[in-house]
Order: sequence, then structure tokens, then C-alpha cells
Amino acid sequence: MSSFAAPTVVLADQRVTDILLAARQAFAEKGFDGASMQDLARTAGMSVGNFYRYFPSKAAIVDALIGRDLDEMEQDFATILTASAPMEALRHKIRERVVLHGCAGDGQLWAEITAASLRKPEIGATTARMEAEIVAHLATIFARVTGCSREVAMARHGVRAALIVMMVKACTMRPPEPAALHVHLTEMVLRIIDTTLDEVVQDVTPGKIA
Amino acid sequence: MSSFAAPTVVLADQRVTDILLAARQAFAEKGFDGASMQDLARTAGMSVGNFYRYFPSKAAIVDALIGRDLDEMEQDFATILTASAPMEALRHKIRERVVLHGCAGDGQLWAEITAASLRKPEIGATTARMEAEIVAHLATIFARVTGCSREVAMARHGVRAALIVMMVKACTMRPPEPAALHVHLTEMVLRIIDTTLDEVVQDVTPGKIA
DNA sequence: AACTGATGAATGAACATTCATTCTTGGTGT
DNA sequence: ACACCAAGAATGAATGTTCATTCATCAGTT
Repeated sequence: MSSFAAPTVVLADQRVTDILLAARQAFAEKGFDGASMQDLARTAGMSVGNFYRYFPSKAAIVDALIGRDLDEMEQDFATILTASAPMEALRHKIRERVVLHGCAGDGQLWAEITAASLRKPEIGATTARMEAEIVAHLATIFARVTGCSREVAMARHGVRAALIVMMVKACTMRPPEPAALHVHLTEMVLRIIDTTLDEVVQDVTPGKIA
Repeated sequence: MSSFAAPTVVLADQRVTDILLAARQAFAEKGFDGASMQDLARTAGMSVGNFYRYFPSKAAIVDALIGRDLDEMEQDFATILTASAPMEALRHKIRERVVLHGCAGDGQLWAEITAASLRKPEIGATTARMEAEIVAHLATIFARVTGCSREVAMARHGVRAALIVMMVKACTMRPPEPAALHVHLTEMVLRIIDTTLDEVVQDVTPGKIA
């Protein structure tokens, strides 16, 4: 049926991607409630009317935005899992995320999403599912490394996974700050995460941590 | 001049406190941009017109709200610093904050403030000052405990203070989650904080942990 | 009467959403 | 080559709503 994509569809998808990129920027600048549909349309470089052809409401944009982020993460984890040394790949990816700080208005957007999650149950459910999936992916990696089942890894190290997610998120949402403080704080966080991952690795034989 | 307060002023102050409490709730429910002045007035149980007699704009409410939080923290730190065992008092206060989770819509509010800080430079400046003050207070406690000057304590343990602030904030902003996960995650965070404070007590220089 | 605290309707701006209209494009008949 | 046309893409003015802010007015107290 749809095993191949018509050029139109491909183009439309690229368009949607562009629009989402613009929306990301607009949301980061003005917030979810602060950015009007006219703002979004203008940022995307099109008329209001045309904008509605792509997204029927603001909520739809937010959903799509989170969906894209989720897809990206899925892909990251897929790459990590197929690496020869998954744990090292994971450490590298985390370091990258924490150090690069999202670079663009990524922190802003996550702060918005976090706030919205606590406010709107629908968005909260979406982000909760997202976080659960990330934790599950981490558990899969942990299972691979420790050589036990995913369930056992989850039971034994799930909380560690949640902790890591929490800390990475906290780092991403940090405001711009003096470089010296930022570097040292980042170092400290990474050290804690590394230690936590070490605990996972050493847990290959249950109950005998060194 | 204003060395004593007229009854009117006292009453008005109580009124302001009540209004701020209501505003806190309204903001937590609908967000800074989502809550309208009419919402705020209705939540505070008064007419819109009268509401403007107390706060001339939304920004003024936000300022006052943050100001109150800051005052509360100042008081907390003052209590801690005058305790016989400041470090233990600090540990207790932190544990209280992390475990009780803010209870009311405190997490929501902080998520809103965090998002707003990254968006509006004015709010960002206020929260940055607030965080700097907290770190300074922690450094004062650290100085007391390690017996060195505040400057030295700041230089040696300032980053640790920032880390603790970051983690407490991250905990406060967590969404409602399964009790088991929450308990274990909280435990883990508290253990990290305790370890960090232990390092301070031992006066270890960061990055060179024996 | 004078002052203070409180009201809620009125105002103008901004917002989300709709829709009648115009522009573009690519195909078809001649 | 050209004229014609149908359909998707894009426009922006119009609609009804909500918002922040103001103000003429009212009730209670002194």
C-alpha cells in the first residue's frame, strides 16, 4: 500500500520538519501559552491560514514536537545498543548531551514541556511514557552488559536509570551561567553518573559488589 | 518613619499574603501565561478591579511570589545557622524538602518559574540572584563547619553547593509517580547529597577524592 | 460629608479559528 | 506550441472570544 512514498509526501514531510523547527524556536522564545498561532505561522514563514493546513491546533504541534524528540532518542538508543561496547557508547552519548547543553533553545523547550506536563495531564502522560521508555532502553543496555534478563536489570537498576534521566534533564534545563561554575558542575554531575553506571557494571554478579 | 506598622498595614499585609497564596494555586494550575487576571482575582475571591489595588500587573505578582519564597529560605538558613549542629540541621532541612516534595503545587510553580527564567531575562536575573544567595548561605554553613573563611569555603565547595541546589530543585519538579520508584529515587538522591556533604565535612577539594 | 475598600461593566487590543478568495502547478485537448 | 482547467497550496481579512486594564459607582465606617 504505502511501501513507497510519493514525492509530494516526502516534500510535505520536509515541510512539517521545517515547521516544527520554527515552532521549537518560537516556543522556546515565548513559551507554550505565550506564542500565538500567528507567531508560529510568522516564524514558519507562512500565513496563518496555511499553517492550519499542517497543524489543526497548538496541542497538535506540541504532540508532534515531543514525538520527534522521542523518535530521535529511539534512534540514539538503537545506535548505542548495536555498538560493540554499548556501555561506553552510552557514557559518550550522555557526556555529549550534558556538555553540549542542547546548544540551541533546547533547554528552554524542555523547561516548557516540564511545566506543561505538571499542568496538563495529557502532556504529563506523554512525557511519563517517554521517560518510561528511556528507562526501559537503559535497562535493556544494562541487561546486555550484565548478562541478565531485561526484567532483572530493570528490577535491579531501574532506579539508577531514573536517576540518570533526572540528572541529565536537570543539566539541560540549567540557565546560562559563568563558564567556570558550569564546567565544574558538569564535571561533578558526569562523575556521579559515571559512578552510577560503574555500580551497574559491577553488579554483574548479584549481591557481590566488589 | 516606618518603624511601627499601623493596623491597616498589618491587615493589608495579611491580605497580600492570602492573595499570593491564591495566586500560587492559580499559577500552578494554569501556568504564568495561562492564568488570566480574572482567574487570579476569582481565585483570590475578589473583583478584578479590587485585585488591581494590590498588584498592578502580573509581573508584580510573580516578583512578589519569588520574593516570598526567598524570604522563607532566608529564614530557613538563619535557623540552620544558629542551630547547635548546623550541618545536621541542614541535612534535615534538605531531607524534609526532598521527601515532602513541596506537597502542594509547589513543584508546578517551580517548573513555571524555571521555564519563565529561561524566557524572560528579568525573571532569569531574579532567580539567578536567588540561587546565588542560596549557594552563598550554604557556603557560610560550610565555612562554619570546616572552620575556614566564607571565601575559602566558597572556592572549595561552591560547586558542591550548586550541585545540591540543582538536585533538590530537580526532585521538587518531579511529576507524581509510582510510590516505590519515588521512594527509591528519593533515597538515592539523598544518599548522593549526604555523600557530597560528607566531602565538605572532610574538607576534600573537589576532583581530588582520595 | 469624607474617606476607604470594593465592585463589575466598559474598552480596546490580541487571540484562535474559519473561509472565501487568489496563486501555482501540471496535465490535457487542439 | 498554446489555451484551458482542475486541484493543491497559500493568502489574509472576518468572526467571535478572551484578555488586561480602567473607571464611574456603590457600601460601610468615621
